[in-house]
Amino acid sequence: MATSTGTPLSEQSILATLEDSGDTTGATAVRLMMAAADAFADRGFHATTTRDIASRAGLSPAGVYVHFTSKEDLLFELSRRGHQTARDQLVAAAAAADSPTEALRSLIAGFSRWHAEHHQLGRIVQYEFRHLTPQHRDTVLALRKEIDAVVRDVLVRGVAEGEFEVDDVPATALALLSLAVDVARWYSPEIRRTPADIARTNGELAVRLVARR
Amino acid sequence: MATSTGTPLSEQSILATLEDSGDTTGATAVRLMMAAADAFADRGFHATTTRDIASRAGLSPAGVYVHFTSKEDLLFELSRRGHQTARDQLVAAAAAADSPTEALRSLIAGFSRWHAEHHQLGRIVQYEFRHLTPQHRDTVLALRKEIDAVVRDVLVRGVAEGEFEVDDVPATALALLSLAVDVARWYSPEIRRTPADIARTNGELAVRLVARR
DNA sequence: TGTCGTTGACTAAGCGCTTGCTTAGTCTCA
DNA sequence: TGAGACTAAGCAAGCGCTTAGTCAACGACA
Repeated sequence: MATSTGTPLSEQSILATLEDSGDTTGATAVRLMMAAADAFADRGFHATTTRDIASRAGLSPAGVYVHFTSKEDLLFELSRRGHQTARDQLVAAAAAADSPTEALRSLIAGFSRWHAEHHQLGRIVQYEFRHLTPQHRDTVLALRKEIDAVVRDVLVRGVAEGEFEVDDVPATALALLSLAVDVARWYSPEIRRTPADIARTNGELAVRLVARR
Repeated sequence: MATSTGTPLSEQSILATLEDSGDTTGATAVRLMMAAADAFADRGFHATTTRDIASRAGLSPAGVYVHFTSKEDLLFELSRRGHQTARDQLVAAAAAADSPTEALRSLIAGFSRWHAEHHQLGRIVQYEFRHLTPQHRDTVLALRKEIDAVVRDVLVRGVAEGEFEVDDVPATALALLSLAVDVARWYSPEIRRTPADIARTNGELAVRLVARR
């Protein structure tokens, strides 16, 4: 995760996320997505101008439209790829654990860590959602439901195997996701706690929230 | 809380919040704030036009500037009053309880309920914060620190009196606030759970998170 | 090998429209 | 008579996006 080049960590991780989305995407398109992610996270979708995105990517204003059909199309690509990598990571964490308790700990730790390391993308994904077109919203909503289902599944398994004590599974799943998602709202690279710290404490808190006593 | 008039509940509660902020504010200014709250919550600060706010309040575009110096000034008034009523409610809840456990339960339940009932104002307060001027941001940040302090105090008292078991007080306070604040993100009046349901389950989860076992 | 024709990435210029806010003036009521 | 609430009209600036055209890269073919 450390880097010996001059590239900032935030760019590194966004780059990795955007490149490893299972799409073949040109280098300029990736540069545009990184520029847009920076700008959207910083100022919000509507406060960001296409001229700003273009100049951050070293292009003229019209250059954006060679690679994306609209500003909203850029937002959608960021949202889709962000959700996909977050989901993939959750599924992998759930599959690797050998007990519901360990699965939940690893799930919430990983999701919290993702929202710290990718807090820019996380904010875009959560707060700019409403600016997507209805069709694009539907696509993203489907990905969100998959994420929800992973957490619920672990809770149901934990209850069945006697490890968890849960009154209301959907409500508890939502609370657990709140814990992790909200990290993107308050995290900043300047704070005392590292993404790894946050992952550890949130994973522990998650287990406390449902463990039989 | 129930109403026999045609006024929707959301307007009622926003109205009450905006009117009871300890300021003397004219009826037209309150109408403008309600219109702005609706619009900002719905589309975001930058996607909302002053013409939209004015027409929702039944005024011409220029009518806004009789009562507020700018669009940002309207956002600031909403943020300030929103934070103030949220803080006042927290302080009252903490003072009324007679044990740290009950204080925490009532704190998180009340804060969760507030973020459900005032989810519009809650979203504005959380997601439009960055669009405030630096000075206005400072004013609001001071209010946030007060809110943080109330939660930390209860945790410290609970640990001292042997009721709570907490590794990291600031981190746990943040997690507890995440639980409540994030309600504004996902709550909608159409969902199954009522604000009272959410308050009850979140209060219970909060206690679980810190209770000695 | 040389030179076409094509394609894709990109830019300079700018169009039509909307934005936040101002100005000059009207109306109401104490 | 004068102060405050409000409007009609509009200004300067900035917006998303398009148009028309440049330029380098490249395969096809005489």
